[in-house]
Amino acid sequence: MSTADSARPLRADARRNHDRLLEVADTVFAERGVAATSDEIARAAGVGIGTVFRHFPTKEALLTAVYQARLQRLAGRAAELATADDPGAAFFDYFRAVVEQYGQKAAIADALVEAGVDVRAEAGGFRFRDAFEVLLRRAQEAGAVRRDIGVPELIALLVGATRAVEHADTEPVRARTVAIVLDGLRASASHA
Amino acid sequence: MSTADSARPLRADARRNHDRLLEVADTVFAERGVAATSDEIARAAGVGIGTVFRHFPTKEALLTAVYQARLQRLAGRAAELATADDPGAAFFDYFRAVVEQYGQKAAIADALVEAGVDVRAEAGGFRFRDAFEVLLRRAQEAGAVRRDIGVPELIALLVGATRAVEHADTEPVRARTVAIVLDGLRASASHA
Amino acid sequence: MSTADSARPLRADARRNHDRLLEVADTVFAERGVAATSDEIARAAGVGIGTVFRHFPTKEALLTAVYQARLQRLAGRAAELATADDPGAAFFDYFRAVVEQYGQKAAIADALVEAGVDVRAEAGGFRFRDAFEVLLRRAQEAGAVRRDIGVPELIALLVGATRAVEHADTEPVRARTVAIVLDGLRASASHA
Amino acid sequence: MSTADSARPLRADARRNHDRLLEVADTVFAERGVAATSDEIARAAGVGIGTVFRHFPTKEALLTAVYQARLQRLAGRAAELATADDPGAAFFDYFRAVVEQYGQKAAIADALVEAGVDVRAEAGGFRFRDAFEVLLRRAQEAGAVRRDIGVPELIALLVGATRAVEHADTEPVRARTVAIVLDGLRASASHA
DNA sequence: AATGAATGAGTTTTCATTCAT
DNA sequence: CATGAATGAAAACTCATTCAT
Repeated sequence: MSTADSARPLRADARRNHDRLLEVADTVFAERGVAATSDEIARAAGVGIGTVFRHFPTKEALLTAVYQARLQRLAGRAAELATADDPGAAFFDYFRAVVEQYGQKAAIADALVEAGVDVRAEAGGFRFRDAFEVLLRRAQEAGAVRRDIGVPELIALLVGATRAVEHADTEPVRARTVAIVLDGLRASASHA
Repeated sequence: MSTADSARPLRADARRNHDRLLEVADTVFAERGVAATSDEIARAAGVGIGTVFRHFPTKEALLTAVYQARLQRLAGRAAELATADDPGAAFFDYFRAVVEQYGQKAAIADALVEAGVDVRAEAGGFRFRDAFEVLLRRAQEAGAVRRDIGVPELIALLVGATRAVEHADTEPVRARTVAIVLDGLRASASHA
Repeated sequence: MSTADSARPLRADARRNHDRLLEVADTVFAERGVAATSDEIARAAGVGIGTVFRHFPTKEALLTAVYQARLQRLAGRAAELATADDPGAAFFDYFRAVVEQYGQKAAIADALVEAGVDVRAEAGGFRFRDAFEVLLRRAQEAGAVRRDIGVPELIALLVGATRAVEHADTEPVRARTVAIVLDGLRASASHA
Repeated sequence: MSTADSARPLRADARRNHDRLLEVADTVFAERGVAATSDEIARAAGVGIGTVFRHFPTKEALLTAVYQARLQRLAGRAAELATADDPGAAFFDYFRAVVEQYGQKAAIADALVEAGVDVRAEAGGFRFRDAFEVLLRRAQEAGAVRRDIGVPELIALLVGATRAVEHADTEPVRARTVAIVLDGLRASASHA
């Protein structure tokens, strides 16, 4: 059930620390921005700073790990929806859910981009990408989503929508903003 | 004709440096991210570090100035399009132009948000917002853009689209991504 | 037996560094003035600059700590003399000893005053003040010191005498200067 | 009537600026401490920073000039009292007046000492020293002041008393503090 | 002569990373 | 393995001094 899939057999307490750090870092980065110091995270997790660096050799590694864990969680949810009865609804619900979950939080992806990490190439990402692709293809086949786009456009839009929602300050505005993007994704006469 | 309209009567050389710094900072922030150091900017502008701080007392001040200059340029362009013959085309062209101009560059707005500055309230912002509103209203009256949205949604989408485009790595993907957002904005049967 | 009595349970090496820094800073400030840089102190103590700031989060904090340590040492000496057989001699010896110890060194107190710290209110100061008061009261009761003064006047005179001695450049001048102040403090017909 | 006695024939406006700067600097140093920036002084004097440096080639030169002007003013007052009827009263009044005038202000002398300037050797100082010596000798001859001291002790005490008064926070304490020093200076049985 | 813009060395402070305990 | 102290390379910012206007 742990995030790591490296084949290293960790001591129970070490693995517990690893997972705990990931969780805490996710929260701290979300709440205080990616500029949060490693010390802050260590303190929040109740461990020494040395422990943080033992598990994640650089701050960037921690950031990447947090991001991958997020993607993995998203992938899990996508997998659940992959066999839904209404592929169109499944797709749109999923898009909306992702945006809602991350729309208010700090943009981890940005930090990684800034840091020069190509998020799209990250290992954990493939699973996410694959799961998302299934949803997309099924929705397209069902005629719910326009056929002229693929996963790359979708990812870009997801990131963009998340960003857009961050910049909207009232709930109705947020709702309408997402609605526009979703409408743009729907199949219509002009690009069925 | 210079960017700054603050009422400071500067010496010719000072104003030249001021404007030059703004330009250079815009480029450097765009190319190397907002984490670029003030030293870097000073060097790029060919002035001493002290000069940077004489003109912009903090780094945040410099960032804000750059951002406002951008907004002002955008507002200027919007004003030009305000009387175009085809309001719908004017609106969509403008949206696309803005995204294209900033789509590849670093997100200055993000940095300001992180730093706690409310970008939306910045002086320069109003002009931009007003100019943009004219374009929107005319396009809506011409039946080219859906009527259930206002400037807030538009700004959010603009930020989001800029972001999305940054995450798309090939030109066709970028084009399709923006097209989706624009399609979402069009007036259609469901939300005329 | 260390100078610090704050209740922080430090690691042995940390406490050693803390104490060492305090000692070194005392010397450096005394020798090169309070304008000595933190770097200088770090170098003199053989530690990295970061270590200085880990122990004393600002330069002012370091200055305050040094000053308090001095007061504490003075308070300790006063306590020793509090039960001396000859209260008058104890008082005058003490005054002289303090002036001699600090008369040639840089004025830490001044720096703090400049920096806006109210030295008189510092925790360490009370102990010093209390200890000094005992010496004074006993000397007054023994008829050795005039009765129309209290600790406030005494502190002021101590600071002043220290300062005066700094401005006297030969030993005989220094001795006579202090003697005058002490004579002024003695009980005499006019203000017994 | 101007402070400068260098034989340079200055243009009227230049001399005016010179004198004005001296006055303003005296006030600013007194009010904001010797750490006041040269810019601050220029602004307070209503001149450009360049003008400050034209008249006083370094900040230290300005500080020295301010200090000398002060000494000169003190010397002038001493000269006036040199022929007073009651030499004892003249001496004590003078001492008290000096302390009262400078007792609350920032310690210019300290700054100079810190900066490595030997205040006692300054040109302007001699006049002050001489004038003060006359007062002292006359008071000693009149039997009002103890005979075992000279000008060096007096200067030291003056500096010290000034300092002491700065550290006393209520008027009565200040008065008593000075009284003690003056009492120490009086002729008495033990050191007539 | 006066002005004030430019300079850049110097200072404080932060924080990712290392390493002794 | 965990800990947290030490490290030191940045980075932002200040200010005495110089020099073009």
